[in-house]
Amino acid sequence: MLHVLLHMARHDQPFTSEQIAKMLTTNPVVVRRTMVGLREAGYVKSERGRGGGWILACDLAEITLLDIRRAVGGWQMFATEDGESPPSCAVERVVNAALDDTLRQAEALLVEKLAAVTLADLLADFDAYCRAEGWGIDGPKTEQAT
Amino acid sequence: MLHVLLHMARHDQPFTSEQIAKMLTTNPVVVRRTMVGLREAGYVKSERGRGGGWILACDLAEITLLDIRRAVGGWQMFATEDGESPPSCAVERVVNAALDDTLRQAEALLVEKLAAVTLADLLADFDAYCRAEGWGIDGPKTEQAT
DNA sequence: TATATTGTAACTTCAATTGTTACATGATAG
DNA sequence: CTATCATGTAACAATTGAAGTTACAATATA
Repeated sequence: MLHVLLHMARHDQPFTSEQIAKMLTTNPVVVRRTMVGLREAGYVKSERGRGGGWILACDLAEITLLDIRRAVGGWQMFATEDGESPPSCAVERVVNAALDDTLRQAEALLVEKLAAVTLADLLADFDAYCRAEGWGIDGPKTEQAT
Repeated sequence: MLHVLLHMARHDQPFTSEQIAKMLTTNPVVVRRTMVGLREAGYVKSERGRGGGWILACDLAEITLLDIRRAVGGWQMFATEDGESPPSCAVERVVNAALDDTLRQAEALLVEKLAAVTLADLLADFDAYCRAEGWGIDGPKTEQAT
């Protein structure tokens, strides 16, 4: 999806779900399902009918990797059995407490790192990469941008 | 499995796969499958026949949470598409590079944290917990240790 | 020899994800 | 107004990976 958003930043016409599906080698319905999260978060907009499709709805500088992860779902990295009944075994309680503590720290770091990178940063990386290689968005000559 | 190993530390007879399965509310074959990794790493030994079962094969102070994670499998926390064909799209290459970097840092921290906790530490926690509550390994009075 | 145990292969089940089909809704061109 | 192209979404099928199950061989002990 990152992939798609960056392409959208360099494309002033809407992308249809079908075009996006081709980029990701999947199918249009799956694309639409995934994009719902991004739309609800206000990162993209969709237009129906002829000439419709998906366009960016905000500045890439305002979207971080963490935002994308949350919008797309599945951002809970470690299932620490939240909401389950407290274990009756004292050993289990001790083990859970120790693991929770460790995993929370790791998750906190990851969240921090993901929140520190905006899509605008990635786009800047991409531009630098292209300049260094003398490429356009479609690659040097024969390569396909997907 | 942590659960099981700590119980084993306080139990000088072998545990059968069936007993362990009951603790974990699963079944004996699944237990054996999982224990294979621990046995290959040298943390436990198994004995066949009457009176057989599983016993610890090393000092809990020499096993870290990281070791367990590796031995039990699935310690790769983030699938960064390793070993796949390099993406032909330049956007994708840039995105992958940025993500890899971020995820590697998070993984490194997690590894460090997991490697810092030995099972002996957990057992010590458990003992402290028991002393504080006046419990034996089976809980205060009526509770079942599983 | 009978019994209790691990070792392991083969199969089934289950849940989650992904893909597919079908059709309704809406926008625009002619 | 109608044909066409797009999203929106529900319902269903296919795929996948993990977990559970069954069956039986191998081994150790009473």
